[in-house]
Amino acid sequence: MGISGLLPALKSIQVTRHISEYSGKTVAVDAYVWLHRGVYSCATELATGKITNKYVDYAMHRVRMLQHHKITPYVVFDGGPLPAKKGTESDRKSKRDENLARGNAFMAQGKMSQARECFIKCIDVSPEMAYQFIKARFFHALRAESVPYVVAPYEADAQLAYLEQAGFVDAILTEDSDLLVFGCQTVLFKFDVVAATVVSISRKDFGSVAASSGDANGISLIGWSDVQFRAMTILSGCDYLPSIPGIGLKTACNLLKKWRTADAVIRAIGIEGKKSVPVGYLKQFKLAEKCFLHQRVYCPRQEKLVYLSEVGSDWNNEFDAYVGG
DNA sequence: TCTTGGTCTATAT
DNA sequence: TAGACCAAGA
Repeated sequence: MGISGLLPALKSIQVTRHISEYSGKTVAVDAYVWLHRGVYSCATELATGKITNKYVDYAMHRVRMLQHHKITPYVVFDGGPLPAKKGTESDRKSKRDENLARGNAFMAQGKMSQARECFIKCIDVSPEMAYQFIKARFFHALRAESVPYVVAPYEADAQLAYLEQAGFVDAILTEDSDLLVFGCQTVLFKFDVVAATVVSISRKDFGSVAASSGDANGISLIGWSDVQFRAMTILSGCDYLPSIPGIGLKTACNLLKKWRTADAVIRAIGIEGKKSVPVGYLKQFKLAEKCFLHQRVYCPRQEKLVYLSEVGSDWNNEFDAYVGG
């Protein structure tokens, strides 16, 4: 899901670049989108248990594309769901099962195109499939071409952020605006294989994001710290915490300008009384912050799990239970 | 003016 | 599925 409206709000610092501009660099790749798009090409085969490797071809085509331009890809896969998000997994599973059953019913009637529609909906890139994906084909293909890869203990986002922060890679290729919240410096969106371009957003440009009259989606980030930027995105609603109803990106931005800190903003909304602050919202907010800052990731150098950023003295077991053990 | 929820569309065969 | 885009309502 990412942060709704964040990319349009950062329009003024988006730069379309030819990927050859990253020649000589190492780029971390979020495998999720490639997997998702790849399975479209063979949804029927996958759902009915046929063996296929078309989705590997799809991803490897992109890997080779990067290599062709002398870019070293570092492929990152999702691991298990973060404890913070567990709730949504089971109802997704039941929806998948439902679509699988409907697809099979259509197929029994010979209605292949309608069956395919259902199969597309039931295909999800589950950790099992990602695992199968690596093991069956992609793994060998990457190994054969000495392409580094890593499976995140939890979310790929945090792992991607760690790889950049720790100096393993120079940039991150993804479709998820959350990477900016995780503190990444150079994030590349909208990889276009035909034009061989990406849309780059650099953190160093945040300071020049100013609300201009011509841009209805604009926000101003002049003089903002990472703490404030992160607070704005969490307040506007993120994967870990829905927003207080009625608070979007703009309102969060304006309130933070006025009150400086998230604590003060949440207090002010409560005192004003026009919007109802859910019980425990401040606490949930703090936990969401922890997920963005200290989620568990794998360090390829130390070969063990580490925190995305080191935790402070206020850390406790409850936080650990939230960001992964 | 901003949020929210709806619809549309690309994905690739 | 998820982002882009649009219209309605607060």
